[in-house]
Amino acid sequence: MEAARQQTPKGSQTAARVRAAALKLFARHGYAAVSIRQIAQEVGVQPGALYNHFPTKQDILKDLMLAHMDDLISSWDAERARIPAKTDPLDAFVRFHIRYHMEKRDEVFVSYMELRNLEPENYQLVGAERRRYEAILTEILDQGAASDQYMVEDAKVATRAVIAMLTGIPSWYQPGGPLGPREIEDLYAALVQRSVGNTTSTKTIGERVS
Amino acid sequence: MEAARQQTPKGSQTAARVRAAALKLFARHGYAAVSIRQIAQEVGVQPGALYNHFPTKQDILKDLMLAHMDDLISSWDAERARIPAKTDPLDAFVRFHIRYHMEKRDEVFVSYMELRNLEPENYQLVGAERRRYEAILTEILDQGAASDQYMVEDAKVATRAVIAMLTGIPSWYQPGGPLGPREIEDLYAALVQRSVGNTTSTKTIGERVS
DNA sequence: TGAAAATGAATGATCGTTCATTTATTTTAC
DNA sequence: GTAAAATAAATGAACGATCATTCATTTTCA
Repeated sequence: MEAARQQTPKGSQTAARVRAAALKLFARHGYAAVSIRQIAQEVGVQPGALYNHFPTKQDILKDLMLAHMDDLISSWDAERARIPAKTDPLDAFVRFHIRYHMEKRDEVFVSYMELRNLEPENYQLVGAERRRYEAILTEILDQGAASDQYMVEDAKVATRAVIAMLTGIPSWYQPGGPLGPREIEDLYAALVQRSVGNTTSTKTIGERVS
Repeated sequence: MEAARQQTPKGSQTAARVRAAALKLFARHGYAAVSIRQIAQEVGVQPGALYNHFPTKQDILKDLMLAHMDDLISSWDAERARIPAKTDPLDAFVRFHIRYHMEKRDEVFVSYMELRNLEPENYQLVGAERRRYEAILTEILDQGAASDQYMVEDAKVATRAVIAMLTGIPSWYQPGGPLGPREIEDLYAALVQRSVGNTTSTKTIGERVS
């Protein structure tokens, strides 16, 4: 099974390669601007062959978006199980979110740019997952507010504000730039902690040096 | 000008109606998913007629986006001329940005969703305007940091963070919701002020009541 | 009267999808 | 283990629909 892998593994894997090609093209040009023919060409196959793996173009988009949301949420579940008990949960969440969104640029980009190209039924499905993810942060903020650690007037509004702020990072970050991923993580983590007025922040940042 | 308005003002105004129709449709379905025929139908005219006013479909998009950026920047110029001298400039900017973006939903939405559908030349033009606008906030933050009013490690990063946070509002706000525009404005203004650690914030928000 | 605007029809290209057929691969039977 | 049967995947061509754009002609309006 492992020794003999032909130069062109005709057998299967095609569905996976379609997903990869579609993801790349959707991220670059947008769902509506990408044709089935372009995807097929990127895969190296005839257009009709795609229909052995996906019933419609819309299903490719749905698959990509649902897979991303599932992966995002289960990645957080795995991360949360790993973090020490005394860690500030907001800090952990923010850093996780940034790291994840910088790693999975294309998935993230497609998942929040192509919402309007989802048919109503699929829109519902993705929307539900999205709300599940946002609820994670809202709960963190609510608990922090309840224990007087954070100063949050409206946890739902703060959730959207923080997520919008963080999710915007990949739109301007580029690997060659002056700031590395870790520096960006630190800068945003500090911004968020201050925005919710964390009174027990471990790191005091930027003691003003005149 | 106000008394005689025919049922179908065939005369002119067509270019303006094309812009309005295209804006509405682009915002709803995306540039690539909207056809010239749909725009023409919305205007109530044959497809060919649009070409008396715009050379290509791309030019309609370019017009909309450049007009929006110009209007945004000149609206801020007008606003700035109006605000009292002792007003905190960051607070003024944030409130202006929120108000403007909630009013001009469609223009804003199109202008940051359709960037990738601009041909390179037009992308450059819009990108330049965008940087001009961001520079306004960066300068405010720089000056605040220089006078020790704000705590900002990196003004450019903070600019992007704040703008992403604010620009996300229209994507979840809907007029019938539990929060009015003014309340949202206040909540976000507070979030931003705390995020840059404003030490001289006029309003202290949400004294925790147990 | 003359210029601008709109029509209606047409252009060639490309769209998502289908389908009969061929080619690979896997399963079954001996 | 090998031949036959069943299944899966890919091809290549075609479907009707729709795309952005053009243009000769007619209508509208100053």
